[in-house]
Amino acid sequence: MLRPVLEYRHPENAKAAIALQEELRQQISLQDDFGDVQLVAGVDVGFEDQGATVRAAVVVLQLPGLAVVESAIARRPTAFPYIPGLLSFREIPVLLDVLAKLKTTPDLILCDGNGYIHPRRFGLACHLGLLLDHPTIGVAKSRFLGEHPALGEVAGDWQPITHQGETIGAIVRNRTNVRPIYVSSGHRVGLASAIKFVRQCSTKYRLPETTRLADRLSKQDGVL
DNA sequence: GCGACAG
DNA sequence: ATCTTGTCGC
Repeated sequence: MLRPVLEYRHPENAKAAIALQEELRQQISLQDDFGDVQLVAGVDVGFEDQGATVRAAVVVLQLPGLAVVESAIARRPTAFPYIPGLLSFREIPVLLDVLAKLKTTPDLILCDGNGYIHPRRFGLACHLGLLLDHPTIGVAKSRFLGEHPALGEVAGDWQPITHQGETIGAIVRNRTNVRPIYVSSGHRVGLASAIKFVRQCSTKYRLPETTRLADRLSKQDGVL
């Protein structure tokens, strides 16, 4: 069971959303602050009815081994448009719904989207982690912000991503000769640990098993 | 003004 | 994110 310690506040418009991000970002911790990690959750969000419905899926895996412990799905009406930089206001509500359905309490959550890799350093993973006061990591499938040195081609290769003079995350090659993923801190997990956990949750695919299975669960409506 | 732009 | 089949490549 995972419940928010901070109530989710829904902004009326983009301007209010940005102001809220500026306020909440002050409370994010980029330091490791967790105990033994034995249960890792992966969450993913998708849409139905031409975008009118938001759907979230969560899969909890054991560490080590990545055995599936449990999973859940939730749906609700979409209440915020997609605006780059304001993604969390579109996905957080249904993510809180689905996480509340868990009977176990994962020690760490891997999100489908960025955390600290964000114009105001408050991406989806940061927002979710702060509301739950739980360790979170952001894992994005495509580039959003920042620059980085050339990346090697071997699985495990990575390079820091910087933006306005600050290291905000890392581009990680999770599989040899396959497109990289973008990893960043959400809340209570430092970048080095974030990369370590993402690698620990990965096997033979581009994405870590957590997000990969959550994505499959979401698209196949409950079938793993 | 122009181009970029997580999901 | 979603609309969509076969096809090139390891």
